[in-house]
Amino acid sequence: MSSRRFICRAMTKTKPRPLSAAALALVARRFAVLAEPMRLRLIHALFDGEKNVNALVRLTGGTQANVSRHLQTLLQAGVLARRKEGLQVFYAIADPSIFQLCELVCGSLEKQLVQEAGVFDR
Amino acid sequence: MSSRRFICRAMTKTKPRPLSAAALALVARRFAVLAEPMRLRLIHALFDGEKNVNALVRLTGGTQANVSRHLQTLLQAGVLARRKEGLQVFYAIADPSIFQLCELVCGSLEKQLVQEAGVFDR
DNA sequence: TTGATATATGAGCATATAATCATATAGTTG
DNA sequence: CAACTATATGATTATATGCTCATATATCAA
Repeated sequence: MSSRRFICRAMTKTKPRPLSAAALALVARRFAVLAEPMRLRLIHALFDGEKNVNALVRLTGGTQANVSRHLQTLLQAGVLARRKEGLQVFYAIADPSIFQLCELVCGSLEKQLVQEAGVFDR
Repeated sequence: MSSRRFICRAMTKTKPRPLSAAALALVARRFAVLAEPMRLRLIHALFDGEKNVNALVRLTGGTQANVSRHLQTLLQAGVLARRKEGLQVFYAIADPSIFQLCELVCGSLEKQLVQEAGVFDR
């Protein structure tokens, strides 16, 4: 069976019955993972392909410890994949829906900002 | 000019330069707003049209104070719209991208869960 | 083995935010 | 006006989470 169909029917198709707390927690968690600027920075840095931790530290300007922590969070959430090669560890985007998510959110933000800016037009 | 194009180009098209902290904060904030189970419950309850606060309190099983707080958060983020009619206040989904966001996240979660479950298949 | 490098993690502190209680505000009715 | 209803909000507490420092682990090279 398809858990997507299950969750999505629960989200969109049925009468608003109390949604399973577990399903809600899963969805909320997915959003929470994307709700940190440093994690967005890391995702952004990986848009053009896998990189090792040191490269990500340089690109994001964060400390090694902090970058490593956020990478674990993204890894555990299934957003990133991990590949070890000798001393180095390479991370890459594992969930392609991330790209569309960013598109959607950016598009929605644009509309909102343009509309808010329009308050001052005449 | 289009801030969407601006943000999205920054997210996807250019070399991973340090992204504007302001842009990152905006995107992160948008995700954070969707990262609470009770807010997801409220959004879910509004999928089939606007409802007043009392109805939302009943549907979600939350307290009046807590529901009201979360509604303010969603309102301020531009996710919901507010319409006052006499004593009652009606909330509705203002940002249609919410529907697609939920679809995307649910779809991505499904793939992940199915894949994890598959670990035990042979 | 020793030393060097890359990455991960335990512990502590600081901050953000969710839930709750009590109360405030606004609109309606008598 | 007073009483009532619907919604919002100040203040407090509890919890979660981000950041930092120091240190641990793993791999490689000499």
